[in-house]
Amino acid sequence: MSETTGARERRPRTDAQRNRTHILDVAERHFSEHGITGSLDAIAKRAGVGAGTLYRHFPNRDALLAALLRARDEDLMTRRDEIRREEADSAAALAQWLDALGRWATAFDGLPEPLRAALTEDSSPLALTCQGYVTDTDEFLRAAQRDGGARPEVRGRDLFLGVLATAWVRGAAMADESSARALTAMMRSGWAGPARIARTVSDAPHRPDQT
Amino acid sequence: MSETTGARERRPRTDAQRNRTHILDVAERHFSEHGITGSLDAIAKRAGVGAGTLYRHFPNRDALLAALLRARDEDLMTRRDEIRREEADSAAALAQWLDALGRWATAFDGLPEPLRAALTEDSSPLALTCQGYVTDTDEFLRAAQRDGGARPEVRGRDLFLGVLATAWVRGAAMADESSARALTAMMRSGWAGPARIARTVSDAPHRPDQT
Amino acid sequence: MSETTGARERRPRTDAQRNRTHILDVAERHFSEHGITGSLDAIAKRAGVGAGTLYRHFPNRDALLAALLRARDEDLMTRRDEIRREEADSAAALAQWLDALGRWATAFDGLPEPLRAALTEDSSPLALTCQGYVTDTDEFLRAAQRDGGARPEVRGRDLFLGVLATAWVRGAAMADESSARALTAMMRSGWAGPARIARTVSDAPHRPDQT
Amino acid sequence: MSETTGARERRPRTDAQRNRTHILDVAERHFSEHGITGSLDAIAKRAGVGAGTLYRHFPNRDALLAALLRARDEDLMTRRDEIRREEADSAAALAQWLDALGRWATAFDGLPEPLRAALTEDSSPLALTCQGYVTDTDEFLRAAQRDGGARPEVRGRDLFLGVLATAWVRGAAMADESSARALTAMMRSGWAGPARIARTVSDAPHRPDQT
DNA sequence: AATGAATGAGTTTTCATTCAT
DNA sequence: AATGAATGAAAACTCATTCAT
Repeated sequence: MSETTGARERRPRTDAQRNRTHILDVAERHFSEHGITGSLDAIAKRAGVGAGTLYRHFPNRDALLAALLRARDEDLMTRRDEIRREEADSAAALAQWLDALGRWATAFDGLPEPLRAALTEDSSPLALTCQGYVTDTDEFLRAAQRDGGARPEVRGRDLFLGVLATAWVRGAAMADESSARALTAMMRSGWAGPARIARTVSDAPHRPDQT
Repeated sequence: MSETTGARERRPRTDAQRNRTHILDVAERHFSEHGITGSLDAIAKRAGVGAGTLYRHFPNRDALLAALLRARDEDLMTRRDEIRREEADSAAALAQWLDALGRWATAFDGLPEPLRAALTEDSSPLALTCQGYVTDTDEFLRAAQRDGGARPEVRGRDLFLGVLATAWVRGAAMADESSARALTAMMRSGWAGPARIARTVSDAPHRPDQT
Repeated sequence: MSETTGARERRPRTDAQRNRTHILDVAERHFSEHGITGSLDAIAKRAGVGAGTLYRHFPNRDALLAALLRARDEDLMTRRDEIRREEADSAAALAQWLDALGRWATAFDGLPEPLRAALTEDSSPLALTCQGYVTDTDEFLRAAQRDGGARPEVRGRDLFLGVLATAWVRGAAMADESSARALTAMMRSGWAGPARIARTVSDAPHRPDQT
Repeated sequence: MSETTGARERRPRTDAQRNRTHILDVAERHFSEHGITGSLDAIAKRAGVGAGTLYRHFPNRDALLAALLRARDEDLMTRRDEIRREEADSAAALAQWLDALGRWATAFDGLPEPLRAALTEDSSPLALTCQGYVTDTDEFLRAAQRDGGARPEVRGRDLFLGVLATAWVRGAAMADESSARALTAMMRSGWAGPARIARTVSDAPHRPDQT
């Protein structure tokens, strides 16, 4: 991205840019229609470029995916700012943000998988994207916690993963929508409100409470 | 032709059974090491049998998977009965059952995926298995609901999917254990306690489009 | 699988015969529906017998085929005798016989192939069957030739192969029926009538390379 | 390889072309030796290229076959023009054309089968090839019909199928050459000569005289 | 006689990625 | 920069036939 200033010749840059954009357009359509596991070759062909060209721009599937998501980043950021501006209730704001994230993670069939992987692999081009949203989530979360609208033991990362998991349950073609909603509701009960007292299995008999 | 009962009637079967068992052993190991997407041919080779033999016993990956899970079924059933016997608190019993299910669904890397798919496909050999556990979950759930330990609007299927989703988050090698625990806890807050109409995002007045 | 009921011990011969007949029935149906290239295993399964049983009775596909055709042999022989009895005109008799043969060779999709192979291989169980019909054809042919109704240079084998070729053209599901009829008509012009004088390509003096 | 004519403008193409040609050479040899049902993988291996390379050039067996035949197309067209030029007798010309076609259809063992299939399937790469030759046959045929050297009821398609059928009879290694010749001769009697409504078996209630 | 398990080579096809031009 | 050819390992599944029981 950073401009290498120079600009000695004129078209190479323009041409490449045009190609890049076109590939992204085609990939967006292709992934939307066939899920993210479709063949990259098919995308190159559909875009009318050689496979090499595609790989020059996006060295692997995750890179392509990351670029596509980056294109949606703007929307998500707009939405984030909108929520911040318009939602005074910090807990409601967090809920709305998670909702927006959920829609983002459902953009393509199969998307949650590489996103989750990116969260732990960290070498993926998707990792950065995810980290950014985890941070955003953390911000919303902290605000809600400050206001007593979210439990203190919850972490942004957990919520982000929860959103991914819900998107994963929805699966292809929004199957199991009702279960996804139920999960969302359950999760909300889990982070909303003051510190819980519920005894979890792993804590066994009487958990110490972390007021 | 069956009953010659009496004497040593089943030699051919013994051989096949031995093979079957051996294949299962090998598959168990292979799936544990390489995840469930590993090549079936590789398993056959590793088991020292022809590919045809494997396919005779297990016509496809799901069938093999189902057989492997069936081997664990006994454990799970034992655990279920144990919980029933020993845990008087129905909500705690449900929690423990979900915990056991969670461990079951984490047996192999990638397992949650076909399990979720089976839940909606219904033609898979895994479908039956899943349905059984959904039913078990429903039983635990109903008991808890009767006792006021679980909210009435929750369904067994939702909990089962929640467990799968949590197992999915854990991913390979228990990668995100802490987040998985957090999710489990959140989910518990969601189903535990008396009825309460959780305010979901969609109730928020200003966001019309996400019913 | 059907009823193997009865007392198991005493009827080796009867039992085997029953099996054989049943396999033939099933094979007939199977070949009729799926063509002769279908898997023999499938037939065994459909007949409810082990693959070994099928192979004991019919060591290979051609043997099974030959047995099936033998079952139809009776019909064909009846037809032959009928023609002999009822058709005074020897040329017309030959035509009718070829017609009957044509229907016989169209019994199963793909049948002409092994029949032709059998004609040259001679080790096939089908060879005998074919030879028999070639002989029959020869008889009809000689009669016609004696009466001047068929050209002297034609051989029964040629006519038999011509019938097979026509059946082959018809192919699956009687496709290209009109062409098959056209071929039959052309062939008839070829054998009917007195010795021809037509100069054939191969007689042509100027074309040296196509002997 | 060979002609580096003019400026060496097409390197990438040259490479591919070389490969393509080489694959065709090998396929030609392989099909000649093992019939057209031989394994494509084996051809790739024998050509020293990856299976993918073969499939890039020829997506399926029919495409490969079509390419091989196209290589022979030139010869056939040359022969066609030669016949047109040199054979004044239109019926003899047709006969010679059918003869040439017959040799073309005998190029590989098993070739007639896909050719016949292509005639009715029409989606195969072979279909075009066949259609072209049917058209050519029609032209020769019409000329002969105009001159009274061929019967008016015959169609080019029938003759083409007749040629295929004859090639089919010949089978592997020109097995039944004499019968194939006999068939050819019979067919010729069928199309040659002036119009005559051939009486087919089914029409013949009691055939009059053959004196 | 019957069974049906085992064999294992064999076929088609796909794809991510590299690399020569 | 772009191209698109080449790679070649995989993967899934089939089937005729044999053979131990």
